[in-house]
Amino acid sequence: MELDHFDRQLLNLVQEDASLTADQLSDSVALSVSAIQRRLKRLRASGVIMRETAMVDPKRIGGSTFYVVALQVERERPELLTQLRRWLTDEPHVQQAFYVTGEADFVLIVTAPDTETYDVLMTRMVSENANIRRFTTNVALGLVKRGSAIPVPVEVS
Amino acid sequence: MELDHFDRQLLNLVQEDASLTADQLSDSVALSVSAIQRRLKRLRASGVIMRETAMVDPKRIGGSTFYVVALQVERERPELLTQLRRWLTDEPHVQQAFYVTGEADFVLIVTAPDTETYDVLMTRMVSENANIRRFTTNVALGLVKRGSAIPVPVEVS
DNA sequence: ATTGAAACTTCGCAGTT
DNA sequence: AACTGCGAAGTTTCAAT
Repeated sequence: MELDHFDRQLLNLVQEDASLTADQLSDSVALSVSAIQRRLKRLRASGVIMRETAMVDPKRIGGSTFYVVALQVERERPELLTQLRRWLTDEPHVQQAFYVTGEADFVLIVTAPDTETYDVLMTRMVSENANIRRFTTNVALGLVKRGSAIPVPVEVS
Repeated sequence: MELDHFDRQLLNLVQEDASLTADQLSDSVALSVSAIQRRLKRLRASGVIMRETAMVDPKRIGGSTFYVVALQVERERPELLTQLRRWLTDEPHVQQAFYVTGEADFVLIVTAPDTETYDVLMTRMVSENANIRRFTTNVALGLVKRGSAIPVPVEVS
């Protein structure tokens, strides 16, 4: 599926604010309202837009803290790796999980309301996944920026 | 502002899917459609829901890669720190930035379409911020999970 | 791209706790 | 007093021309 200039513009906009109406978007996108609606619908249906999510303020819901976790696993057993992946995916406190190069195998972004909850969670992770060798935790003292937008180049053409 | 049982339920739901209509939400939340609307509106206005964003598939927009960057800065100059914070916030390729404990001072999640773009970006970061001491990069070979939801405990009663 | 129909949201009012 | 639920009015979206 090809994305043209307009699609790219729309993607950049809705990544910042998905609640913009087609009418509002038409202020920035030189396209009729219905054309915008059709494109958005297509982008959603085709999976370019995977989903739309609300971002809540962690301070307002009982002060959730973020933890950056670097995880090392035993590489020898691929079937355990698949299991770990599923565990990470299924665990709501794991917000993001990247499989990375370098010393660590995975980097996780974890949220928990307090250190104790975090501790219990990590203990459970280790006990439920036999292939975890070690992990190191960095507590986020501050959130400088939080987003999920990927800049989409808008061709100059 | 106090969040009751219903608010918490709503928050968990819209963090997964912000496009759910009040009508659809009323299937899970034992509240009338208008009551749900009112609460969502209030949650947005009061800043508990900070914003709603579309998440796009990186593979579909020219294969964006994720990079996990651990950043060390000179701690001696607070005014440069403020500047760095702003730089990170303003740079679209920086998706997330955490100020953390541990060896690194910041952990960044960066996206770029290719290594070269990433390289140029990091070079620019260093040249435009005098207090960067060093940084290490972990390339994300795989995205196991990607989300921004924070689990909101729903009181038992 | 325009139009009309359907769906969703907003707002006012009355009734409850 | 604050919040629910209902219904009418106003927007937004959808589909067909």
